[in-house]
Amino acid sequence: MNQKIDEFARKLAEKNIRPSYQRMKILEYLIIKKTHPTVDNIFNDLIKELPTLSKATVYNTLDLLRKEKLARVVAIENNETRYDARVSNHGHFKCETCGSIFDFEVDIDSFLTDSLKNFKINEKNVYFNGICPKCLKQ
Amino acid sequence: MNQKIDEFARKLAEKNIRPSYQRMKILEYLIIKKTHPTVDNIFNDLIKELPTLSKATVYNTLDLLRKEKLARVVAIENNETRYDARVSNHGHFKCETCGSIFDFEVDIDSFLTDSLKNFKINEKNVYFNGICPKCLKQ
DNA sequence: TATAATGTTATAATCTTTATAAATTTATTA
DNA sequence: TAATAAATTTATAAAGATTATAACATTATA
Repeated sequence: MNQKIDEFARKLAEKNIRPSYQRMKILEYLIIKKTHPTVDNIFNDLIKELPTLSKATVYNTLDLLRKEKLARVVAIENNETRYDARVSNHGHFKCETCGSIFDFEVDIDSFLTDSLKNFKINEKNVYFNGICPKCLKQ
Repeated sequence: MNQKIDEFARKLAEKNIRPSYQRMKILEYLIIKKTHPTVDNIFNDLIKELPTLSKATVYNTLDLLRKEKLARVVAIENNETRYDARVSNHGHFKCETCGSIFDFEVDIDSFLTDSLKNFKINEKNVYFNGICPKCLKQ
């Protein structure tokens, strides 16, 4: 267990982020759970373990993780920001019925985007919406 | 000019949306301008012509257009919702420097998404971020 | 024309995010 | 180790976007 804590501390230290307990817990939450949580999800779950946790800390930490590329924003919802610790290229599917978000493989770099040849591309996101298999059955 | 107004009225009527003056002006704005405007952009420009326009009407109308597929949401920003009357498949590029949004061609249907074969896909969005050619020069 | 249905407006309420300053914790130095 | 400085967290206020509500206006129908 302490080895895992050390793992999160190391990830933070590599990016020159001081590994405070709050930061380790937030990073752990993102890595262990793969639910693409909102700020509220993270806050409401972690407050049980960290009773003095402030929502501002969650916002600050997530922004720090994003800047250092330890997490990415999932903007599939425009009314709430979700976060994902899996930073490699993949797409996100949102079920309109149950609200779950699924990862899917997609070779984003294979897209032919001739019209962007003079643009500097920093980030690529692919978002699909629809109904997931479980909800389709019901 | 009246022919154009009739064009917007017809588009609305086709979807069984009563063509009020506000709705026609909002649809016209989206179709004529191709700037992927925010609710604020639309409201602040149209208030000049329609002094009694309410922001609630802009929200209501955009939601109606979206539901009837006369417009789509551009959720590339998660802090503000943009709208686009071009509903055919294409990608959106956002310049991090000047904030402009560019359309680009991308054959979204050619993506291999085996892992989604049991999903019902209703909408596909491709969002890129980076720096546009104009800002790169400066 | 009278009535009902629909659409618009103004305002309040809600929700998410950011800003600010005080309090706490951690690091540094004497 | 104690004192000081720096960084982090917290609580709260403020800002910005969106939704809800009810009154008012317009359009359609009888």
